[in-house]
Amino acid sequence: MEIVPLHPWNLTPAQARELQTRLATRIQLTGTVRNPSSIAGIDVSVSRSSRKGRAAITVLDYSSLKLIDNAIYEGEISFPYIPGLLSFREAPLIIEAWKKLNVRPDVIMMDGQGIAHPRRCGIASHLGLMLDVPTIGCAKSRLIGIAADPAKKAGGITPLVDGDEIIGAVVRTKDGVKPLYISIGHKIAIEHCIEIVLNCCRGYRLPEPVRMAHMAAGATALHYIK
DNA sequence: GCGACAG
DNA sequence: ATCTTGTCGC
Repeated sequence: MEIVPLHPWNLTPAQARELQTRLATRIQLTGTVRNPSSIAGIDVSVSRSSRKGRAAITVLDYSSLKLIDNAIYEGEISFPYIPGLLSFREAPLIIEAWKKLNVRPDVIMMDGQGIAHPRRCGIASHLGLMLDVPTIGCAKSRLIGIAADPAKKAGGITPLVDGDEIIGAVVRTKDGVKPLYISIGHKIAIEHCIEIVLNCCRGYRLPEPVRMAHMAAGATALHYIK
């Protein structure tokens, strides 16, 4: 699959932050995905040594949520984990996996924040710009923002606020479990993000696209093998 | 100075 | 992210 070469990756943390501030101005906060036929899930696992990583992209048929394509890329991790700069650590591997993909998904669900980020440019937004595909930020925990605890039942929603801005939503995807932090990645409105996320849940906390990508990335795989 | 902090 | 078994709760 094609990518948009926006910038080099060998940046210092300070340069990376400046870049995010510039990229944020290009992010589109509205949009709808018309009758999506496919949806992708993306996740990255990192070895304990923090040296090697594996990016996984799964593409599912939107109506049946069955896998129709996937790509894996393993490589060296060269950037440290710094809150707010996750894309500079994981995106390079994801880009390589994207090149190996055969089916171009109509929308992408990324494990991480979209605009619910200090500079409004989390990894889901960053990828949306580079892949030029609508993206949804689907994080398992909070980076920034304040929100009330949503209803305990699946479907409970609460706005995620930062100052006077609504940067996302806290969504309960399954009864009684810890909610997910959903935010706009690129080219899609928050209401639509929430609708798609809930539509992709099948009894687990994680929506099928990211759940499958998480498994494909190999995270905690040894636990299942045994 | 202190605490928070996606994965 | 990763280290890791049993265990508390719906």
